[in-house]
Amino acid sequence: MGRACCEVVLIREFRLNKEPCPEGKKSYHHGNLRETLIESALDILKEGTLADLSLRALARRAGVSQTAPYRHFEDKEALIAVLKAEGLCKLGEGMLALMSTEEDPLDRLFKLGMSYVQFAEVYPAHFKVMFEYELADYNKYCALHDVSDNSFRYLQETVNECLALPSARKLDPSVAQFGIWSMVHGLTVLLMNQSMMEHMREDHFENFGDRNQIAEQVVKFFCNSLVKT
Amino acid sequence: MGRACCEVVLIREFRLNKEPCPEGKKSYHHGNLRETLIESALDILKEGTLADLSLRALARRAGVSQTAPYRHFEDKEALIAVLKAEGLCKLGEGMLALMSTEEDPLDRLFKLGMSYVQFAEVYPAHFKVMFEYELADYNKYCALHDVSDNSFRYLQETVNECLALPSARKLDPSVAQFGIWSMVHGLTVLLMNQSMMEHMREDHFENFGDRNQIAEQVVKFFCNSLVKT
DNA sequence: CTGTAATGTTTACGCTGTCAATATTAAAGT
DNA sequence: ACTTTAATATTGACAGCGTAAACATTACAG
Repeated sequence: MGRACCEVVLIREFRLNKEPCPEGKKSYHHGNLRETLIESALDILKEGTLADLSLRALARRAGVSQTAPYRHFEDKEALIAVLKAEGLCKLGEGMLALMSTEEDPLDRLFKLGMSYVQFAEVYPAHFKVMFEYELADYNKYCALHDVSDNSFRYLQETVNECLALPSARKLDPSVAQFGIWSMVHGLTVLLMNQSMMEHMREDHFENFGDRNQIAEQVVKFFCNSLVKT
Repeated sequence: MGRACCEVVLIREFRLNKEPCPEGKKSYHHGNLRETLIESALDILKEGTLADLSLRALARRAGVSQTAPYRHFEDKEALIAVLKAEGLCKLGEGMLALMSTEEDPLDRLFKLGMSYVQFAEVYPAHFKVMFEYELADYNKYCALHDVSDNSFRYLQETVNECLALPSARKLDPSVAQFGIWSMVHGLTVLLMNQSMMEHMREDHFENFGDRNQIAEQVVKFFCNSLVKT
């Protein structure tokens, strides 16, 4: 069935006017508003929450009128969709890079899982927008599905390779794929929840190391559970 | 260090005036506004998103002025905190009920995991508010931590019992606890993401059964990975 | 050099959270 | 029973938000 689908432009095209007008001589046109807005949005999200992100605030930062952003994004969600897409791309690229480095599928699966966790640490703004902002009309941006498919497919392929190993357990591939994905996703979400992690460290896991250490152990454990020890 | 801490009143006290004023004779006082607001909030969230939830909308539903809610909640977040607390309580209660039913810790762990997934299905409104709404000042409602501790502790205890089994693998308890928790949480979050699940079912998991079936298999798989087969 | 498309501004509307001042009522004290 | 007080609700206001319509400025293509 043909879903209504509008392309999400991902490529950041930096336009002319790269050097700011000298001596505060403001030109009527900003010159690079679209990318400036995106960058500001990421800046805000880096330390703030989704509630802090408003088009008007972005416009203010860019020194531009409050409706100027509408020349570049149909509405707020369109901006969000671009951020989501950019994040999904980065995640996918990171995973793709790993696909060719590691021969052993188990090692590769481990690295793929860890790249998910690390993505959230390196791009916290993208991460927040990807998993905390629910788009009202997802079908409007179904390009997002295509991009997110990539990441999942790498994980899927690698799980399948693991299950093809002589030492593999007898497992329904779908269950293993979805299970590993769930684990990695849940792990990342929990690790990124700062207030909860602080509390956990105090009351339950006093001997916990840093995020990366925990993540490594958890991911390794679950990856290994695909095969007989 | 003494954190500023304000109690979250969880108990829903239904006041007088239970029967609505007959014949549209509106009394100045609503009679049970606090609970009505909470109930409306849950109603809205059941089918809508967090963006659809506004104090003014709740007031409108209750047939009351827009500032009336402020007699019962300090601000919007205070209402949200109550919903969160209520959800955490229900989750904890469900888990507690399971703690005494199952002798075998592995079976119990499975049931605990499933109860997490099922909680999200039975109380989708609570679930949304619990895991999609980030409180600005978490420390203001640190009663929430206490409630959420309960659920985690049941899981923690049961994992420990599993690891004490003769058939148990040699595992760092913290890693196993956090890992199982991550898996269950991630699984639930993914399963509840409707648009994503639809897409998954089309493109990757054509042969997937219903949510519960998937969940059962995934949870069982990971629980069993705590012990040698 | 001129016309058109791209980009930005002004103004305005209805929605939101929340404050201050005021009104009504239920409950408690005499 | 009457008065005081605390609980509860109202009106009106303010600033911030997303966004639509009408208009202004500029870049670029012919």
